[in-house]
Amino acid sequence: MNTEYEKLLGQRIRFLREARGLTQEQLSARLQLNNCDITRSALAKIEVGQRHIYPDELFLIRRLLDVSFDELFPDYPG
Amino acid sequence: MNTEYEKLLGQRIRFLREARGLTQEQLSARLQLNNCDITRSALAKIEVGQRHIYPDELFLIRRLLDVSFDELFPDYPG
DNA sequence: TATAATTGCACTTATATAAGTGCAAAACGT
DNA sequence: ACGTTTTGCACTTATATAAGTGCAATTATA
Repeated sequence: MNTEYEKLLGQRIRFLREARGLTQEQLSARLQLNNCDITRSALAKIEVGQRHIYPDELFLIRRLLDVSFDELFPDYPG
Repeated sequence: MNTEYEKLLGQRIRFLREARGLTQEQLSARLQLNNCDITRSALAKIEVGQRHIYPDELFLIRRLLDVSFDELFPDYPG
């Protein structure tokens, strides 16, 4: 079961992706070029918080979107 | 299946935990006080890379261990 | 060295999960 | 308004996963 926090993360990813003018298809393609098998379907789910995202994936996305930790990660609640 | 990167992450977690003189039991107890159900068993597995760690968990651990992103997260390879 | 504390691991089982697919809906551009 | 692109979602199924348990092994402490 997915958490609120991951939904927030998904929203940030989407926001940053769109800010760069990338479609889900395009970003997922770039991920796959980096040996990360996030398909368009998977990315869609991640963005709406319906699929877990793993550390590798998260940090690769951070790199591809070229953002700092602080920009990508909402503060952990509490 | 678990990745090399998550093994690295586990090692960092262990290192930082021990540096603070905490046992797996103690750290897992603190996690649970923060509504994170990582048992001793789960933490043991995370540290040796036999269980996935999710963003919530990762960032909570970061907070409990009181470290920066850079201290906790090895650079994503590549 | 004896005792206690801590951690690793193998095993099992119920459950969660990811992935794919196809289509509907929404957004976009002309 | 129309066609096109993009995204959401429901559904299915095979697979991965987490959790627990108990004990062995390792490490610490007296």
